[in-house]
Amino acid sequence: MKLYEQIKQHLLDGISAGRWAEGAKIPSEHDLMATFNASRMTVHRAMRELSADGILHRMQGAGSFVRRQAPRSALLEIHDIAEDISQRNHVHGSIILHLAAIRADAAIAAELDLRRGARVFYSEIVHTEDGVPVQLEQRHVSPRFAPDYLAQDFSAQTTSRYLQAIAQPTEVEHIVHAVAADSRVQTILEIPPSEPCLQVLRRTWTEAGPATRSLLTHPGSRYSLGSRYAVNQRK
Amino acid sequence: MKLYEQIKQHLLDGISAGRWAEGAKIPSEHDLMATFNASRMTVHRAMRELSADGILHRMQGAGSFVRRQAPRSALLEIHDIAEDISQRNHVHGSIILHLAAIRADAAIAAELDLRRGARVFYSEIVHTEDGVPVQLEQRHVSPRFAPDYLAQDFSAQTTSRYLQAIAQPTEVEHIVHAVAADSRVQTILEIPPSEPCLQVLRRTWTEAGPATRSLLTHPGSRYSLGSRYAVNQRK
DNA sequence: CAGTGGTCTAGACCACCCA
DNA sequence: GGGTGGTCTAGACCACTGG
Repeated sequence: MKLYEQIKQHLLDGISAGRWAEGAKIPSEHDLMATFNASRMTVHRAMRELSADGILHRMQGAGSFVRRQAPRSALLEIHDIAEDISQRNHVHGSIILHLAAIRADAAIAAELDLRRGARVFYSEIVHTEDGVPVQLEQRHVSPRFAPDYLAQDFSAQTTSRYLQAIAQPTEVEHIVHAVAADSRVQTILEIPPSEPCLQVLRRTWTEAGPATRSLLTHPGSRYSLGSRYAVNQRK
Repeated sequence: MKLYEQIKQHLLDGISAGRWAEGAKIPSEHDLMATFNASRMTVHRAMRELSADGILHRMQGAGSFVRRQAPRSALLEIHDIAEDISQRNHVHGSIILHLAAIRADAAIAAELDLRRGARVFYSEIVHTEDGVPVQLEQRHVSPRFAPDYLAQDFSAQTTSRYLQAIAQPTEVEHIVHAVAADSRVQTILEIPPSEPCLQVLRRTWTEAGPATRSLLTHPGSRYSLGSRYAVNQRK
């Protein structure tokens, strides 16, 4: 087996055997060079890859530590489109079409566990990537969950980021559809009538009950969802 | 900016500017060493990271190429359709349109890590729910992974189930798109031209390398993907 | 200050692909 | 056989951390 893989495996084995607990400091590059009779570049590569995989946490001047693991088992992340876009080195923009309290209709009331006609916050925002619309975000938020929702400046901070900062949801649901856009959505997203859209319905709950219901509509030609995961990372 | 990041950015820029199309060969390590006045290790690191991110496809002895399609982040678990259907107490059926060895074209060869023109297994199956088409499954399978693929009876056992019985993949990738169906697919799925389709590209790997590449196309009106996830609290 | 990780160089040997 | 990538070495300089 390749030397850098042996080193990775040695560290992974040690972690799963409990020889190094979460947060513990693991041997330095210098130590591992001696243990494996390897050059520093080789040891460094092994540790850098483990760091990229989120297994280790490395700090210049301090050492390398076992990362306290977020549960990787279920492969579902809440993700903020602004971060996605800036990770691709593109420019994210928001156009706020709507931000107000409205009366819940029967469907929304049922989903958010409110009485029909109750106050519910509604926002409608178009997200652009390098100026091109990539997502229409239509979001209903329960006032119980985010009472100050209307007072936020969502051109400075995305709704996702704000809501996540309030409280982590305890439960998340995603449903993905392919749909045709109606004429209003076609106009907003600047797409022809023939273009299919990828629509994600995302609902979140906290312990206090339903929190948000978001309908995210994306032009099929400009957006896709993906996930990739390694089945047996840490074993 | 760090040198290896400059090199990565240079390649990413060139790809998004269309200077190197999908599948095109990009400069060799040797070329980039000269361009950036960098050592080979540094160039190599830049290209290795792009390869790990699925941007490049590298083949020893042949060169480095732009990978077709770039995965996005986040989301989603996907089940075997036959199980889904029978869990709903509906009747699952399969129509086998194709099951043969074909020659890999450049795109498939790159994805499955084969030489162009190499033998690769290809199957095309329509799945029906109570007689109505709900999925067109177009699957390429590496002979290295499943040498006896062609000898199976896939009307008795789904391809997914057979492949999973051989070996669990170590890595799985899903990419979800909304697309319009071409006329052949419209006919197969019995849908009108206006109906958008939900398309899932699923790729799997084992330790020995790429194993399968499946394109699953569903009528938007008859199929959606869903997932619900209870977030684990951090300990 | 000594220890540590981040980056980089200038070589090397090997396995592989393709003309 | 010439070009290409995969791995590895033995150095180097730097930035940062901690006692």
